Amino acid sequence: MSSRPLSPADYRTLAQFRYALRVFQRFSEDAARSAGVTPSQHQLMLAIKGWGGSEDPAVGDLAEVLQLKHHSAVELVQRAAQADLVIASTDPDDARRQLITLTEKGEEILASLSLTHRDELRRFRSEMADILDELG
Amino acid sequence: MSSRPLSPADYRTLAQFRYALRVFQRFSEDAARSAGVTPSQHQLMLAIKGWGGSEDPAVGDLAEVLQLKHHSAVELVQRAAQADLVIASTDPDDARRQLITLTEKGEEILASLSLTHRDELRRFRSEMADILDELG
DNA sequence: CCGTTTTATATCGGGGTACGATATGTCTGT
DNA sequence: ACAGACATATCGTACCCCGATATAAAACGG
Repeated sequence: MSSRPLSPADYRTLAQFRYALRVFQRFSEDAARSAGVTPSQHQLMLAIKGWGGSEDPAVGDLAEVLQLKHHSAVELVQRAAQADLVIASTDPDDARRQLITLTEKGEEILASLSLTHRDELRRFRSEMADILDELG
Repeated sequence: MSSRPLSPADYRTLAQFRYALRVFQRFSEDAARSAGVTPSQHQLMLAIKGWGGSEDPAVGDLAEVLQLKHHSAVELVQRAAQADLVIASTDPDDARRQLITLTEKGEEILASLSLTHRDELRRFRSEMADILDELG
């Protein structure tokens, strides 16, 4: 098993992986801002649209998929609601929970962003595969 | 060519990709902080160690690989130097350039972090492959 | 059912990091 | 040797996340 010490090539591989990641994220952030939303708002909208459950996600659900603290998700949702990207409504089955939905505007912006991202991700995928092959 | 419109499954794939990414980054950030450095400092050290060139990278080189503005890289290097992780020295061939090297302390912390990251990256790699397969 | 505990959301103050605008010093070409 | 390009540095600002704390609703035990 290729385990213990790291060769210069290993460091190089790790560094190249991170570089590819940052270039992708930079692309994504620029795309979001060009579409008139912040990168965080874009991630929020995607998390809602890609939520697997049968009903809309609650704030706490979004905090988990976005890897945020609950109250950070609260702030993010509030800013997005103010920008008319999402709407919160109280869960009829549990008045503590706020269920979050995309507005029409949110849907449109996300659809446009997701199209370019799918293309970019295909490029990113093969690049990543080449780099990570080096890890053994 | 699977192109134009996005299916619900496409959104789900995009969302899962981002989720996997965030979990990895969260792991990495926690690891860095446990090692006593900030996530940014970790990335800086890796960028230096993984730098391909014949001599040490200059501040501007690091800005490029870290996808930062020049002056953001300056600040990052200064904080890292204050924490005794890196040392800057003027390029003998061009007095404008500051070449950045890891200190002994920086080397040790990076080596420890890189070991755990290599393992985690191997897990991450197969997870990513599964998710991105869905993109067609 | 009533009081206690747990869960979910919300508020406030603070900190880290990146950015825009700007300044200074160094090199390069003519 | 001087104009313009380049590399680094400084300063004030903004955004986003977090810790600590608060409020409200549900779940649970006796």
